[in-house]
Amino acid sequence: MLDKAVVVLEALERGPLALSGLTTATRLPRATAHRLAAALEVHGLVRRDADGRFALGLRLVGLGREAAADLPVTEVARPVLEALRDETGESTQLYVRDGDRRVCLVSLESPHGLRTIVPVGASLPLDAGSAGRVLRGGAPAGARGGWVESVGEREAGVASVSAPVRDVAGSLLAAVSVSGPVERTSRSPGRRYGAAVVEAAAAVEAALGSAHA
Amino acid sequence: MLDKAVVVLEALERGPLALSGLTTATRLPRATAHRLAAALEVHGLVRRDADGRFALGLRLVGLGREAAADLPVTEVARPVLEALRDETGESTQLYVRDGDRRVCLVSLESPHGLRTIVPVGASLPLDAGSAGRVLRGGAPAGARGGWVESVGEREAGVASVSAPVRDVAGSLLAAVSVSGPVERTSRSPGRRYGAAVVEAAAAVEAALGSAHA
DNA sequence: ATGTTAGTCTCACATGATGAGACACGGCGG
DNA sequence: CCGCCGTGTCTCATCATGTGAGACTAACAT
Repeated sequence: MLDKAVVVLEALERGPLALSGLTTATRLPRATAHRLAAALEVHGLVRRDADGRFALGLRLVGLGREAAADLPVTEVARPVLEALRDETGESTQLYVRDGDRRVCLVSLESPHGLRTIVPVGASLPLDAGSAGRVLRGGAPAGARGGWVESVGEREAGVASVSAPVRDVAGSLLAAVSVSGPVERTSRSPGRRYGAAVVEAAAAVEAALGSAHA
Repeated sequence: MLDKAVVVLEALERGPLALSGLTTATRLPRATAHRLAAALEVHGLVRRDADGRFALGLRLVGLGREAAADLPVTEVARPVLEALRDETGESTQLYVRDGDRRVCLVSLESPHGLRTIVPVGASLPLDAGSAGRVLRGGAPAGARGGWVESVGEREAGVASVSAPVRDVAGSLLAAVSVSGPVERTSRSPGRRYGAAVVEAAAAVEAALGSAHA
């Protein structure tokens, strides 16, 4: 049943659906889809919107918040990424590794009209993008000033620079990223933002270190 | 099974747990708790942290984000609440009604050392607090300049002012709130912040109206 | 060595998930 | 008006699978 409940949640993740849409999206029989949605509704994981459609329940907001909050780096990194966004004028993100994916835990957007947008909670591959490479452990401590850059790897026209955040024992915790359109970042974003990103990662590390004191 | 899976998620919402802790928190037999956590782990709703404990899975971050995003008022209200926080110097929140509760969808904190903190996703009663009263429909359009205040109702020492956000058809969508310690807000917070809160609610409404155009 | 605790797996049995189909309702077309 | 179709909700016989006691493994303490 849990498997099917998750299928329902994933269908609703794309947007609210009436029962017939849910039936189509999940490939479940109407009665099964209805019953699962109703069962999820009892628990607040699904709700009925004003049009009577099924939608993801607001209980998930709190659960998602607590999931992110279990990683102390999330809140510690937020003000640092805000400053980095303001300093660079580009969008900034914090990623952590989740199995063979990376998940975005903090995402702050550039004020420019043209900007990169990564939703909080987005799950992205590790094999593309600078943050993916960082989180795979591909950032040798000394090489290239401690940052990794990518241009058009995960998405055409998007460049990024990332640096690792490590804990006091040296374990890789997260990646701090700046990303933006190639038009502004240039094809060598590392030259432009690398030092700032590394500095931000160090600030996160420092804040984490003091949070443990 | 779904009921029990939710019990597991709720147990982990309080923080990561080893299996024995999960067994205690859920009152489920060890094997059942283990199997449920493992099943949830397959779906990313639970993860194993660095210490091998079960924790809420990062998949929930994205689900929570999408749940909130299904309500357009959430993103529309964010910049307005940022400005309101900066203008008042107090914490600001956006609440929506969820059944017989209210859920906080946006929560921005005052820069003061002493501030109110409401977690995003927090589910609170409707029968206490200014936002609760607003969302119960207890804010007559003309009365008291369109705002509702409360002092120490939900939490001792905390005062708040809230105003309703309505859609173009006049239906109640959300409540905008300013809250802070009585020491700063005074026992008549409405006198101090009411106009700003109502103005913010109107700005949200205007932004919603233009988002539909 | 023995006992305890933590995590994981097995399996007989009971429970409840399942889905085809029934039912109710509303809207539309002939 | 009636019939049809689509939507949402409920029923119930069937059987798939969830359940938990207990077994097994590993690590740690005495």
